[in-house]
Formats: sequence, C-alpha cells, structure tokens
Amino acid sequence: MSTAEEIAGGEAAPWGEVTPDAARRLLVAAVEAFAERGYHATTTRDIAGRAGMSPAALYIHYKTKEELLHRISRIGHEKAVDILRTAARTEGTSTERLAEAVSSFVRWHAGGRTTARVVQYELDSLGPEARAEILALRRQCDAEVRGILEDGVEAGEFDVPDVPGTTLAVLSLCVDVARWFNVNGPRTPDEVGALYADLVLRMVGAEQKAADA
Amino acid sequence: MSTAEEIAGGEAAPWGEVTPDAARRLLVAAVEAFAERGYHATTTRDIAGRAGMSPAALYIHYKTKEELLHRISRIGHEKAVDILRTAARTEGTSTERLAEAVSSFVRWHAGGRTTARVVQYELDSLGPEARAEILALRRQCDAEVRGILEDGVEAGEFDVPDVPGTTLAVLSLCVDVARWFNVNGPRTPDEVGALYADLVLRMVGAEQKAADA
DNA sequence: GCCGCGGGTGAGCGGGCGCTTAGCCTGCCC
DNA sequence: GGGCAGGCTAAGCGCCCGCTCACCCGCGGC
Repeated sequence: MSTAEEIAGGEAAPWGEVTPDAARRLLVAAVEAFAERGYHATTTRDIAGRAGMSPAALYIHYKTKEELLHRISRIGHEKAVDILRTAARTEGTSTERLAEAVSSFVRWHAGGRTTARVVQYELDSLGPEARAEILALRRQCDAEVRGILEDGVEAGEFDVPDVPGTTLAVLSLCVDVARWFNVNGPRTPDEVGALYADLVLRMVGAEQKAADA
Repeated sequence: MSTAEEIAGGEAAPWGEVTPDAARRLLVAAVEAFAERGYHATTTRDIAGRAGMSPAALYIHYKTKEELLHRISRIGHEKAVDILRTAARTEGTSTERLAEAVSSFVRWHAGGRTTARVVQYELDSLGPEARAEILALRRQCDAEVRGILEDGVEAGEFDVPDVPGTTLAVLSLCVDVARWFNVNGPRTPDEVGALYADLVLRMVGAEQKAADA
C-alpha cells in the first residue's frame, strides 16, 4: 500500500514482491493467459512461451500449474483487502469513507482488469484448501464494507434497511466491473470509480455534496 | 413468456423447446457440467455420462462441443431479453416497470443460477461468429433497460445524470447474482429480487411507495 | 583452474482429450 | 417377415496436455 501506481489502479506494479525475476515473469505471463482464456484453457506451454522460456522452466519455480493460480489469487486478494481496509480507516465521515472505498476498489478492478479477472473468476479452479484460504480473505473484504455501512447507519448518515444484503450488492457491483470493463471503451477507470461511488451513495441514502473532485 | 415457472425463475423448465428427448437430456447435462466446472474443464465424456449415454451419442445430436454451448447460450439470452422486454412493456409507471424488470431478472439469475452462469460467464469460449450473435442479444438487454431509464427521466420520475452508465450498473448488478447466489444460502430468489429492486430504485432517485408486495 | 550448484533446456512419458468409424439393435412400412 | 432408417455403442485415432528426467551452462569460492 505504499507505491502510487497501485492505488491508481495500474496494471503494472504489484508483482514486485515476487522473486526471483524469472518467477515473476512466469507469474505475470500466467496472469495474462488466465485472464484471456481462463485457467483450464491455458497450457503450461503457453505460460512458459509468453515468459520467453521453455515449458520445463515453469516447474523450477512452481510445483504445479495450480500453485501459480493460488499465488496469483492470494496476492490479488490481499491487495483487495488492503484497498478496502485503507479506505475504511481513513478519516472522514462514513459517506466519505464509503465513496473512497467504492471508487478505489472500482479503479483497481477496471485498471487492473487482467489481474482482477483472474482473482475474481478463477477461484473455483483451486483445490479445496487453497480455496478455503482465499474465501477467508474474501470475508475480510465483506467485513470492511459492512463496517462502513454499520458506522454510517449508526451515525445517521445512511438509511439501509438490510446491511448484509446491501454489502453484498456493493461488493458485487464493484467486482463485476472486471467482467465488462474494456480498456478501449469510452470510460476511464477513474470515471467508472466516480460514477459507481455516486450510485452507491444513492443506494445507501447518503446526502451527497456537489461534485467536488 | 407464457408458463409460470419461467418468470418464477425455476431451474426446471425452459428447455422444453429442445427436441428430441435425447438431445434435450444432453443439453441439460451440459448446462449442469458447464456451470459446475466451466466449459473448458468439462469433457464430452462427462456430458454424455450425466445424460446416461455413451460419449459418441453426443455427436449424433450436436456437431461439436462448442455447438452445445452455442445453443445453450442463445436460448438463455433469448430468455433474458424476453424477461426484460416483458417487464419494459407492462403497464404502469417507469418506477414500476424498472422494479419489475430488476426483480424478475434477478429472480431468473438466482433461481436459474446454473443456466445463468453458463450464459453469462462462458461467452468467450465461443468462436467469433457465435459470440457476435450472442453479443447482439446482449445489446438488446441493454436497450430495454436503457429505455426504461430514459422514459423515467423524461417523465420526471428518475434523477439519473448518466443514463448509459447507470444502465450498465443495473445490468451488472443483476448479472453478478449468478456468480454469488447460493441455493443453500439465507436468501430466496424472491427476496434478492425485492432487495435489488429497492436498491436500484434508490440508485435512480425514484420515489418508492411503502412495501406493498 | 576446477568444482559445485542453481537456473535453464530438449526430449519425451503416460494419459485423457475431442471426435470418428464400423457395426448393432429396434421399430415401422410393405 | 424382410428391408431399412435412425438412435446408439465399443473401440480407437491422432493430438496435446501436465509434468519429469537427464543433461548443460555460467559463475563464485578456494
């Protein structure tokens, strides 16, 4: 949560933590391939080829193809939790925190669509124990958003009859951006983030100031 | 648009139009398998096995595995368009028509989750020309919802600064139900439909009557 | 200068894939 | 009751998958 480009939703950055260099190149290649064609339709030969290596090189750094998906999924979900947690813990009204959470989460799903797609849609290609680990991270995402909504209701800022259901809807709206967002489409990640923050504030009955940002 | 169970969102019905019987059994088996494991992870042997037939039987009724997906996808999308069109053309205020569209569309995605999942998420396993055909149906869905929003804005019922963007968000919200809805979870399709209709009316700034249904 | 060792390769194994083919069984027309 | 068309199966073709193994290469330590 330190570099600027992550919060800006850049496709580029967040694999800096993966070492050595060859392992990172393989992982980035896998993200692209999984996002384009899906986990099961991607071959280990394809991944290795995109990374400029022979098929066997993959198995020096990863035990199986599934381990690659697991690593991608965990790092991605940690990033997601981080984005929401950061937004939830900034100072300001519940309204401001919710707007920040939605707009930054949407920016991540739109700008890092390749990664987000793998993270959100290839989850059940994982084995049971890996999936369980990821689902725990997902529950943390839910808890962060629900926390903001509860705060806002308590403070009288929001009017939300069904907090768990609305939490689900807010997250669902953000996550689905990764499905339809098109880099060559008419909207930038920032614009979608702003639009969605506005729509979500309407959903929870928050008072909105005039467009300030 | 004629039988009750479709609008009720039943998992059961809508393949009645597929004949002969063996072809329908294969298609239903394929829907289940594709929904559970994805198109690429599903084998023709698995589909045939679920239908109680030998692997070769599939090729009497369908030319390829992809043709099965294409048929499922087209029938499913036609149903989706039908649901939205029916809601858009009922009598009543734009508010009522939007609520009906959202709640019935959500009921279909929740109750027919198996079908909806295949229809919404396996689209890009199709070849280019099949995908193009399906995308045309998808644009019809978009047009139906956008039409309701435009009517509501014109009638002064809605306050929507960005009609295309809001259309996208409304459809996205409904479609994503197929991803997270759990038949054994705490909510029925009807409940999710009602919740989402309420949330969407808030999003468009519509006046809502007290809970009537 | 030689050795070892971590990162890399080419070739290939066992197996399961989508799909085909040759032939069988059943019911219907005459 | 013979012929035959269509629904179905057993067997299997050719291919490519995930993954492995035997070997190679460049570089730091002594």
